[in-house]
Amino acid sequence: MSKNILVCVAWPYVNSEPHLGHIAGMNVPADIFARYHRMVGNRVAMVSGSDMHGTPTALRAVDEGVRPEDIAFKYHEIWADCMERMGFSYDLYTHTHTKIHEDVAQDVLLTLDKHGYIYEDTQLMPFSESEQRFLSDRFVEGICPACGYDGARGDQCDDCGRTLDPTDLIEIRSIRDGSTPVFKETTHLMIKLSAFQEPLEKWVGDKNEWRPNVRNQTIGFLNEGLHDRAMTRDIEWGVPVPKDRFEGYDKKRIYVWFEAVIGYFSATKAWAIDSADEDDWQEFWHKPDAESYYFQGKDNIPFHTVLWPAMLMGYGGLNLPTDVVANEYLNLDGQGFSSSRNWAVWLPDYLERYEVDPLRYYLASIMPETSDSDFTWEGFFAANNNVLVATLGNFIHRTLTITTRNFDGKVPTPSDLGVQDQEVLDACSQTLDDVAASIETRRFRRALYQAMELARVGNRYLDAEEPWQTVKSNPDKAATTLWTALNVISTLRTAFYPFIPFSSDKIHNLLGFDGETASDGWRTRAVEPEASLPKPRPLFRKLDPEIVEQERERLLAQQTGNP
RNA sequence: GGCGAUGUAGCUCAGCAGGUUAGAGCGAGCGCUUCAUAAGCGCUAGGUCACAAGUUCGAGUCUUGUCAUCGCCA
Repeated sequence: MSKNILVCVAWPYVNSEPHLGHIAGMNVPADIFARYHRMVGNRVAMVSGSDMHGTPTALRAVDEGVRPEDIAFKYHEIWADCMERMGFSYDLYTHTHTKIHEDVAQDVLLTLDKHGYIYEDTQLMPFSESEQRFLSDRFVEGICPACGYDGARGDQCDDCGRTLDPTDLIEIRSIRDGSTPVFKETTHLMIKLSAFQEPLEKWVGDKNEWRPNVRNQTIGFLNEGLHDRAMTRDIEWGVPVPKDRFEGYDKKRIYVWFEAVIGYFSATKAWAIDSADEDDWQEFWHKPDAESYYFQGKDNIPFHTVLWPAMLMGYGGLNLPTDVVANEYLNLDGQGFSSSRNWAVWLPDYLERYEVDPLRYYLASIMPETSDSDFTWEGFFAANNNVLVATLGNFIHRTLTITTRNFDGKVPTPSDLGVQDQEVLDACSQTLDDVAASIETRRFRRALYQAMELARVGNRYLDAEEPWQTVKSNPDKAATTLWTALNVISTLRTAFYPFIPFSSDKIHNLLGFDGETASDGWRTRAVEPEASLPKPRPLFRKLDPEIVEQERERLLAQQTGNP
């Protein structure tokens, strides 16, 4: 029976190009998950896009003296392009500066208000007299009261890591013109999160399949007690507060923490409008048995396990997350990725010089599922040459080469299967079952390993059966062996499709299949005796060992500031 | 400061309802093979399972404490 599965990927804020740290824990697993489910025959809507209104974007615009939208659109285009080139199979990759997102976000706010979850409150905020505007947390800096660091921001001190309030800062000043702000009262809309304490506790209570850190962190967050939270702020870049209902909010906007998550919902609606049936989004948001999965970084857990569910509960009638799949971080050569220090492998740069699938493979193999992991060029090189080429590519290539040379470029006709042949075919179906179970339970590294294990089984099988010998002494046996091995290749094509789809499509062609990998379903498509096979070509290219040193030097050269 | 996750062979990770000599892949050494992008297959070496105390006939596996790394919160 076909299920409806919503695949939600975190919305990156667009103040830089994407780098490998951005995609390793979110886009990569989400795409594996989505491709698998489509192949099984489930209906999938995979959505995300750029968070255009994030503070870092506004800050970068200040730095460069341009409008926030200039920055946002510039980097959105780059992100969207990279997502496509990486083969991330979004049904819609949009952004939050659209009419429909604004409409949906305002509708969510108005509906929460109608249901009694919104009220006004005043707070003291720094106000710039020179600019006649309030300055939000990140637009002020000063001396940290805890460590004395001069340059602490209004929300946090970068030096000691302490979370701050603008009122804590000593010698507070505007980062825009250095002037000293005064503190003035400002009115904001608050959301009554406290009202959702019990419903959330109840809801989280039986989420035993969530990863331990997601579940425990959520419970811990709830145990501290939910506090009402401001969901507007004094800034002019963002989604406006509905004028008809709230007065005096011309210079305020809906806070991004509240608005960006609504993107999951608005993007599904936008996707439905562009498709055949504009009400199709309801299949994913209203149907009680529809499932939704949110792929996140570990810094985002409470937003998706507490705040967003609270908003959904308050709105009413919408499905809550089935699971929030939060990954840890990817580091680069032992240090965290850093845009500001330019310590990063940037995706556009990578794509200019290397192919997609080796990266998808390597990132999946080191996916930070349980702890932070480390991208190294050495590891990338080894994964490509020692595993993709040597184990997977080689198995396929050696099988196809012996076959086409000895059987007139056609799939040989098997005779009776022996025990070994049958064992290998059994391993094929077992592999598909195992990989499926691992992906469904969101254990992607394990799934990838299980798929690769079948290539090892194939290599051992060939070594044991020696078809290059039996083809001379016992052609029928060789035919049976090779027919079996070709079916292993067909299985590999399927099992690897969620991870390295471009390569699976190549395998599909190498087997002379018509149609497409994706539409063949999650099964071993049997090879047809006597069907003709194209001339074999290696699936993956070996990399030159020198790239390890070259890339290392490249990284050091591009780096700014000290590590 | 509080909370959470993580800490197992050179590297990436399994293992944990507590139970024989702690496993896999990659890397290393040795051997076999030659169909294959000098790829494959087999064997071997390598670990006081972060540290300390405790529970138990028996603990990577449970308890407590300590340390380290990352994240969240104050």
